[in-house]
Amino acid sequence: MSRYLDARRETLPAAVTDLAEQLTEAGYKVTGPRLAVLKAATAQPGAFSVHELEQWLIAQGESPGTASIFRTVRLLCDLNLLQRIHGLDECHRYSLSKGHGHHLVCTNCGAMERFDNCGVQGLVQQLEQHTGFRISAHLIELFGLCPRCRATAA
Amino acid sequence: MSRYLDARRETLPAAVTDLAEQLTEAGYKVTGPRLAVLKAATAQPGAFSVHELEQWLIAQGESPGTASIFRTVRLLCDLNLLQRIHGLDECHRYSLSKGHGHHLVCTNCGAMERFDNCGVQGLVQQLEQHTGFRISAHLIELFGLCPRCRATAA
DNA sequence: CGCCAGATGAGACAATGTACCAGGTACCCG
DNA sequence: CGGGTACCTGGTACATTGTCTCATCTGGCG
Repeated sequence: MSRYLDARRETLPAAVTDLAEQLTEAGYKVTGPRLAVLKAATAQPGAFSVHELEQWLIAQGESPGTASIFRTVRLLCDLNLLQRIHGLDECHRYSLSKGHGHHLVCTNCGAMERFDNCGVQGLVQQLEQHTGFRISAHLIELFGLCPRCRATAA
Repeated sequence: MSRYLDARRETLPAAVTDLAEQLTEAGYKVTGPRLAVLKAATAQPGAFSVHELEQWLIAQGESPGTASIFRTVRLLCDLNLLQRIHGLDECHRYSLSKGHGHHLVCTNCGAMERFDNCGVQGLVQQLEQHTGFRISAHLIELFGLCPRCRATAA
């Protein structure tokens, strides 16, 4: 438990206090800058870049330094509270994560769908037999047009 | 055809002249710096970063500027003669490409296997139905230990 | 409440890549 | 085969995305 967190629990969205508690459980302190980053992350509509996070925080008038934002984002990634998303051109956006998951990203507007069952097990087994590799991780992202962008494009 | 290329065709590996001809066909000039980058790329054992390319060229005593190397690499990517490979941490390595392909990369030594049949069609269809997205591209990379690294690790 | 390990933040630095522009050169064409 | 020109070059400055250092501060614990 964190006294700092308890003192402002009432003023924070549940999503933020939830994440903050996981920080405490992992042995990290709950601090102003970290709460600010959590607030910013939960406030983003979809996946976000660190730059977007910083702009949002500046707009709120409570941006900690760039270094602190990057540090916090990295920490959250290490704890699997954030997930890195890779793009075809633009690498490294981030999204709040709930375990293993992949993303289907609209190349036009950035809308994002998560999917968990990536159906890659068959491929993995087949390749392990074929190549002798022991496969331990995979990176799968899909890209296309979301229904709305398809409609406006037509 | 390129006079410049023809003049030094004898002194170049076939892989380089082959790529250079594809530059010509696409309407680009064959120049010294571009040939140097092609030589460097074909000389790499596996996937490479732009930095590694530049180090190799410097070691050969014929490095064009960093800007030219990046420009050439980007051009080759645009022409699908090079393929960008995405990693979990380190993004953006490059490899000579032959069409659509994915990679199985050793997280320990960087060894790489290409595979073409990624068996993702079923997943794509299923997700298109489910989400209404029109899926046009995908990013799939697998990571693990190659046979040699598994042996030395054991 | 006071101590202190851990967190902060300003700024330097690093890696990767793009923009600009004066000067150079491969290629087309006659 | 040589000239004109569109394209290419390379050096430098700059942009983006991070990381590192270090003096200072603060949340958590006793």
